[in-house]
Amino acid sequence: MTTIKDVAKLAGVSTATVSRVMNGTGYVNPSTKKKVNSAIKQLDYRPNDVARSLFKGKSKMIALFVPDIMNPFFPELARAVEDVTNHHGYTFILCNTDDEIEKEQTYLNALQQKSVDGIIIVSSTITKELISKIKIPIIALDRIIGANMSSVTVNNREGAREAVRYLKSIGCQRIAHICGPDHVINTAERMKGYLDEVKDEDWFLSSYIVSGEYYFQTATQAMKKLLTVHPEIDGIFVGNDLMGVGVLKGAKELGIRVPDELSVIAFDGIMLGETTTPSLTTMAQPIYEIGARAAEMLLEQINDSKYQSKREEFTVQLIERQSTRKRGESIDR
Amino acid sequence: MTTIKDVAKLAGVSTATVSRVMNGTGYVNPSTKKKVNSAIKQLDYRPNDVARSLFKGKSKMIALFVPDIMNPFFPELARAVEDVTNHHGYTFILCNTDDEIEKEQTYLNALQQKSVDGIIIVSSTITKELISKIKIPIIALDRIIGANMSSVTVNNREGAREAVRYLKSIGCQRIAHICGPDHVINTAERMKGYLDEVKDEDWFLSSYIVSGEYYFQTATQAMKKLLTVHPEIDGIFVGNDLMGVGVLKGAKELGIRVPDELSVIAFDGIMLGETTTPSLTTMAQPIYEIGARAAEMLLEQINDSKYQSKREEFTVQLIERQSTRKRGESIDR
DNA sequence: AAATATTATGTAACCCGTTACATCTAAAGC
DNA sequence: GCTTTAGATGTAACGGGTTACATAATATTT
Repeated sequence: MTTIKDVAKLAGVSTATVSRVMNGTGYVNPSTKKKVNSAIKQLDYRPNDVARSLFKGKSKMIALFVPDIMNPFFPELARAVEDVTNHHGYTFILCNTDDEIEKEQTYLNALQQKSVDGIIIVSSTITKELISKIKIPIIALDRIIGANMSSVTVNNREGAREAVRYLKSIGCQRIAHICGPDHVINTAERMKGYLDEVKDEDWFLSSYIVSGEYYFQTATQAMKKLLTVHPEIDGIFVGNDLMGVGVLKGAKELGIRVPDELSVIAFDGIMLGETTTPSLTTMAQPIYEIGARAAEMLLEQINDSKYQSKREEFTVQLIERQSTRKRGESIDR
Repeated sequence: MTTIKDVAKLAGVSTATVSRVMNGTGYVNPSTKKKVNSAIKQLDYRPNDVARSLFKGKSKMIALFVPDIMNPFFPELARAVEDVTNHHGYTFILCNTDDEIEKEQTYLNALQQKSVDGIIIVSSTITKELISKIKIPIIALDRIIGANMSSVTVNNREGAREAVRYLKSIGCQRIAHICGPDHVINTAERMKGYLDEVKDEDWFLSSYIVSGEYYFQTATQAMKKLLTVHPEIDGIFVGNDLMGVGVLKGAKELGIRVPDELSVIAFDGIMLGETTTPSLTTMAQPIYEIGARAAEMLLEQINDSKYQSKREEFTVQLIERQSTRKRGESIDR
């Protein structure tokens, strides 16, 4: 490995001068600069980032915590974060936490020891206490963690309300909800939105809410059980798209026609929902945008010493596809 | 940040002794060890990995290059690599290359400057020349790059043959192929396998091969055009699952019943293929396993100075789902 | 008891950049 | 012509670990 010393020797200057040329700092005579640059080129010299990091205490690396990259919601988020940070010269570290606090703890320690410059966290388990010990800039993504920590989220509750109102608007009379697992904060928010719209309906039953645990298969099972017990259900608001396609599968297996007999609307707007037939109507999050925005906020926080934490909330948007009846179409039973 | 000096001072020893205790190297008196460990605990000291890396020239980080993590084939691969390497104390860096050689070049430089210990590469564009300049251990995954570079792949050609033979065995008379983009090596291999089985059939036409570019929508379009021109086609071998579900979508849109009128088999075995109705019959790669194996091989190569490069090929496995007729069932037209 | 081996610990160089500080030259100001 | 200032460059400390080498204290061998 060629070092700055080799360059200095070849150019006939000190390492300090080479460093100045590379970083564009301090005074350097144009002719000297030329000599140094040609030496750099000649040796194909590239500075050792580790040495730099050691001195600066910064590594030009950022990390993203996700529960599991195999969950189809996260790749797009990861891509967005990587794009933005890579564009600014940062290296992107991915950590699958499985929402286990021990893993999160371990990752936090490791990253801190590596002088990682910032972390974006999607987590339902991590606590403010765990994070408060860390001096690294952190942004909460998709879920709010602490009171004074920056976050980028979507209006889950209002989005859920909108979804349910949409089902009503196309004529659904009995609307059920397949929710996510308890420990995920979104689950509660989306359920609240659902309840906002249905709790005062005379037909509403608490047994209209069942959990699909954010899994495809679990959602299929839950849906089948639900529709067997409550065949009167003609609309389902599903907590996320992955479960949404699970519900579509369940409907097929039960011989229930979607959207003629049952309308299904989900939440997230991942690509998966476009691949099924019928395709899945959904409340789409601007996934790439929120990931990119979180990355930008993190970079701001890294570079601005007087950065003030902030919360940004994006809005979800209805995408009408084929799993819901069209407004005004007659009900076909 | 507490440093090794703080620990040394508190324990009343030199930094060398602290280092010995931490690393379990050299001689240390048990009572001294106890003092040092208690000082470490008392100060909640964690060594600075950057300083370590600088001295050792190793960073305990590995990287994975994928074209695009949003392609549903890669998250599982990434997860496997992260699991294995994380288990061995490595930090996982993810790089989306978009199969652009400039990006790959940039990443390679950046990673080298960061003393990354090893790289796993999925790429159709990268060249041996580009890599040969790098002294970092590298494993090619899913695709072979250079002659003397370790790789983990699957038997694409034989798997493709098997897929086509399966279509024949269930009674398909006219079998088409929707292939991937030219520049991807797998495309050629899988096409060869297809040709091995059909090129001598009297019904075979070169127009039975069309490209879906590994995109969902492109595959849908390609399939619709194909079946419009060649309505006699009753079986399609599709280059990957993502395009496979695109084909299923296209069939629905054309009103072609799958599997009654058309049998579809794809390649990959990603979860997406389970979510559709009908679910997708496929030649499944052991995705997690090949990712994990590549990671293990990389670690071997990192730790074993006399490591010999090797190639390992996994076999794909037929998963019969609903998009193909069952053997022996009558053809229903 | 002397010679040798083993255990224990410290000193300082090293990894490779960055930058504060010192030094020196040449141009500008008076 | 002398002082001041800007421009140019070098020296060396620093960041925080690791380890070769030196030294010292015990333990073992003969």
